[in-house]
Amino acid sequence: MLSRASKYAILSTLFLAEHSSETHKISVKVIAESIDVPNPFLAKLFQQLVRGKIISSTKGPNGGFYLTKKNGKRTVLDIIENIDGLSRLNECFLGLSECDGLNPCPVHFIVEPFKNGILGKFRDLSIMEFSKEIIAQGRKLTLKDISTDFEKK
Amino acid sequence: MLSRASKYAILSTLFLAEHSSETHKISVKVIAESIDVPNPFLAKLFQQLVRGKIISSTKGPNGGFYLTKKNGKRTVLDIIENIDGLSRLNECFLGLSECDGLNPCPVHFIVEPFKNGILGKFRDLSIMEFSKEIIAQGRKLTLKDISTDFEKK
DNA sequence: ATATTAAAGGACCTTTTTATCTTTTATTAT
DNA sequence: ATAATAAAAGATAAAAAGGTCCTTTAATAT
Repeated sequence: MLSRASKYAILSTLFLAEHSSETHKISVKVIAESIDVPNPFLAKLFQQLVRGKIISSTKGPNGGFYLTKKNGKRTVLDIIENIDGLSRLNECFLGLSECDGLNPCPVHFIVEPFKNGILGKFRDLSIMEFSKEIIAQGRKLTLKDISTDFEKK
Repeated sequence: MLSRASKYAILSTLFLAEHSSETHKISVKVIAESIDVPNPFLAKLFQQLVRGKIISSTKGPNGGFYLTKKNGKRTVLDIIENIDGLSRLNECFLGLSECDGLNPCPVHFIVEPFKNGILGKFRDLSIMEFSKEIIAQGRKLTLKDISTDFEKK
């Protein structure tokens, strides 16, 4: 359904939403280790997310990645679109090239409500709203215990 | 979520459920063309499905693939398990290696009901039951118009 | 100004998935 | 028995996904 790249991108963007700010940027290395994702692969993804204006970056000492207010208003669906494109998400569950309410595949009406549910969440909540919900509910972004050491300025 | 191989396997097994019998076997070629799937790739999948006793085959003139009564009692989940294995299906939507009710990822409670719904269908209905439901509801196995010529004995 | 830091960019490698081709084996109609 | 047929088996090939490495560019602390 989602590529691994998209999953990494979602988790790390949510991580930035939770832990970064314009005055506190975070390097790929720290994020990669925190959410347990391969460093150079994440670096490539971040380049693309920056080009897509989903996250922001600055080079040099104390540089790194972070979210601006504007970035925080983008959606999780924007992340998926930026990395995987939308076609992957809209694909028929059984791979039929035409599958809709009129010409449904065998599982169309089982799958559709789910798609609407999850896509709705991804489309209607901003990254910042999504992140707040996650924090409030104590959801996890990784199975690792995230050290908060790097948060100290 | 499912590999293309699994999707092909499901569609073509449902096709066999609908169109084949012990007295009317169908060749890979016909099935591949009917559901619009690459011929030699489907042949490989069928070898594996035969080894997994999900479908049956005989060689030689008038040979081909078909479902026995016993085959028809297997489930769609058996097909997926045979081709992809089950781990793929049980994976966390965001890729966390531990994600459950106690340690949920951000989308766990959105995704779980869906998984239960669709997996229930795949687990509880036999291939033959599933196929009958599909036929009754006029669902499609392909976007191509399936010619019924080859059905004439 | 300069050294240092961290991202950007580009080339490349590996693994997995998808797909093809050729030869062998089994079945059956004749 | 034999020729024809269709699956089984095995070896490869092509494409996509996942991942790494090295050089260049920009920012900043000193």
